[in-house]
Amino acid sequence: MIRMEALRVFVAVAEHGNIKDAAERLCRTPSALSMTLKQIEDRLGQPLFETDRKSSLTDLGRLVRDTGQILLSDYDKAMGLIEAHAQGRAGRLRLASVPSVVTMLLPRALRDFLGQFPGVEVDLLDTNSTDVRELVESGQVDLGIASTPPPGLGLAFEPLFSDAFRLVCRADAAIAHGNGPVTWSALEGQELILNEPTRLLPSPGFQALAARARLSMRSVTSLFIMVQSGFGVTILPALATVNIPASLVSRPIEDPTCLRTVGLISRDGKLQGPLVKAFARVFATTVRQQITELGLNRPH
Amino acid sequence: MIRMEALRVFVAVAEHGNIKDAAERLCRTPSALSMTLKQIEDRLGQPLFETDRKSSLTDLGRLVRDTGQILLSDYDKAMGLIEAHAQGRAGRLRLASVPSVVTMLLPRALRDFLGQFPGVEVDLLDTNSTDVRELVESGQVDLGIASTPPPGLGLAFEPLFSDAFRLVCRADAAIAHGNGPVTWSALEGQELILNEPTRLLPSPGFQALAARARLSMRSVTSLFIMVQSGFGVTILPALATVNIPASLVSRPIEDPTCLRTVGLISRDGKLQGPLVKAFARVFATTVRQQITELGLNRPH
DNA sequence: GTTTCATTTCAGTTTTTCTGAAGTCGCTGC
DNA sequence: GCAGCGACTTCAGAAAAACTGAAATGAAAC
Repeated sequence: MIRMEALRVFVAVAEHGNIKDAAERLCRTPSALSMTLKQIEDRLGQPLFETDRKSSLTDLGRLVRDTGQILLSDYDKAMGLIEAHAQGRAGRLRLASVPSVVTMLLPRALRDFLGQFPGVEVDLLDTNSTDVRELVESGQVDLGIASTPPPGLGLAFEPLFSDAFRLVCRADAAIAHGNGPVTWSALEGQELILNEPTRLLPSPGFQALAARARLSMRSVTSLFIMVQSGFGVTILPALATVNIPASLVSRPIEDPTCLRTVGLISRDGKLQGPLVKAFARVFATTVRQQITELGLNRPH
Repeated sequence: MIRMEALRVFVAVAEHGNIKDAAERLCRTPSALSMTLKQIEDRLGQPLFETDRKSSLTDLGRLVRDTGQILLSDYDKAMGLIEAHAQGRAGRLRLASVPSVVTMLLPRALRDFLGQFPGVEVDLLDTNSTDVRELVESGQVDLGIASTPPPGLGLAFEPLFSDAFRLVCRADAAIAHGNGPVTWSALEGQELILNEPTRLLPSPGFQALAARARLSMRSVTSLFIMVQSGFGVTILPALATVNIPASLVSRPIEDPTCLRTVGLISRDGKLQGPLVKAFARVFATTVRQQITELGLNRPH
C-alpha cells in the first residue's frame, strides 16, 4: 500500500514535471523525493515516469496522479473540517435557556458569537429552569442557561448574575402606587399568580403567600393576560419585567432573599468542547456589559 | 495533519470500542495504539473519547470516525484500483492487427485473455501492416500484430509465425487444377490483382508479375468479388485463404521466399506495461496451438 | 478492600525517513 | 566529439518516528 505522504510526493513531482521544484515546495531534498518515487515504483512493479527526467508520465503514472489528486484533496478538505471542529471554528452548539434570558440577553450574545464563528450553527431551545437542567443532564443540549440547580445532579453551575424578583400588577391597582419596595405584609390580601421562575423560590415571605395561590401560568404571555384581567398579581425576576405591557407596572420587593441567580449549566463539572467554552466566554462578556443597563446584580 | 495510519488506528479503536481488540486486528501492541491516539488528541487539542475506556466517543470523535471511515475506504479502493492496473488486472489494451489475424487467430486469443483478466478492456483496430506499424509508432495503440516492419523505425518485432502465400483463383479457372505447387511461369498469362498483404513482398517472381498488375484492392472482400467476377487471380497469405468463398480455390506457390512473417510490433524495443506483456504471452500460446491446425509455419 | 483488567507511561530498540556528498546519465554548446 | 552542465540517483550516516515490553495507573468488579 502506498503511503499518503508518498502519494503527496509523487503528485507534486508529476505536477511540477521535475524533482527539484517539487522538492523545494515540499521542503525536502531531491534525494528524499527520488527515494520515495523509487519506493512507489518498486511496490507497484511498474514505472510511473517514461524516463529518468520526470517530465512525462506513463499510463499508470497518469492514473496514480489523477487518483492521487482526488484522494489528497479529499483528505486535506476532511482534515480542515476536522480541525475546524476541533478548534471550534465549525460545528453545532445546542443551547437551552430560560425565556427571560432569551429575550433580554441572548440576542446580543448570539450576534457576537455567530459573528466570531462564521462556521458555527446554534440550536436554541427556550424552556423553564427545570427542563433546562434535564436537557443538559441528558446530553440533549451542550449548555444550559438557568437559575442555580439543586446540588447532587452532577451538573456544574457557573453563576453570571443575580436577579431580584419584582411585583407585577395592574397599573390601576392600589398596590401599584407607593414609595420604595413592597413588603410581604402589604401583599397579604392579594391573590398571587404563580409562574415558572417562582418555583423553588425559598423566601419564607413568598412561601406563605404562595400557599394560598390558586393559579399557575407556564408562559409569561399568559401570565400577563391573567394579571391584566384582574385575577391577581404576580412576581417575576427583574429581567422578565423590563418589557411588561403598558397596562402593568412592576415594583421592587423588600425581601433581599427573593432573588434568583442565573448562570451556565454544564455536564460533568467540565465545560466540554471548544464551542461550549467559546460561547460561555462570549456570553459572560455580554452579560457583564448588560448587567448595569438592565439593573441586574453581580452574582453573590 | 493527522497521518493516514493514525486515522486507521483511531477508526479501528472506535469500531472495536477498546484498544486491545483493535491492537490485535492491526497486529500492534496496545501501547502503540494508545500512543497514536494520544498523538491525534494532542494535535487536535480535544479528546476523541469520553473516558479512558474507549467505548464512547465525543462529538469530535464521532466526526473523525465517520470522516475517517469514508476517507479510508476511498483510499483503499483507490489503491486497489491502482494495484490492479499495475499488475495488469485492470486497464485498457489498445491493439492493432492485420485482418487475417483478426479473423483467424484473435478470437481464441481474446477469449483466453479476457477470461484471465476480467477487469481488462480491449480496443481492437484492424488495418493493413503499414498502418499497424504507424499506430504503434505514434503510440495510438499499445501493441500491433503485423508482418515484419522495415528496420530503423524504432520498433521491436517479435516473430510468431510464417505464412506462405497461395494463389487464389476461380474454381472453374484452368489454373485451379493441377498437381503440386504453382510456379510463377504457370502464371505468366494471368492478370494479377494486388492487395495489401502483397505490398513490399520481395520475391522476384512475384515482382515481375506485379509490375503488370492493373488492379489493387484494399479489402479482402472486394478482392474476392473481383476474382469471382473474372478480373484475374490474386495471391494471399495462407491464413487469409482458409475461409475463401466456395466459388474460389487456393493453391500453394512453389517459391519458398514468397511468404510473410507475422509477429508482435511494439515501441522502443521493450514491451511496456503489464497488459501488453500479458497479452503477448497469451497470444503467443494461442498461435503455437493453432499453428499446425491452420497450416502455418514456425517463424524462420 | 482487594482483585482484575484495560489503558497509559516510559525507556530502549527497531524501523523509517532524511540529508549531503559522490556518482551517473543525458543533453547542450563549443 | 568531448567538456560542461543540470537533473537525477545512490550511498552512508544522522535524525526522526514508531514500536515493544515492563512497570505504573486507574477504573470497574467481586
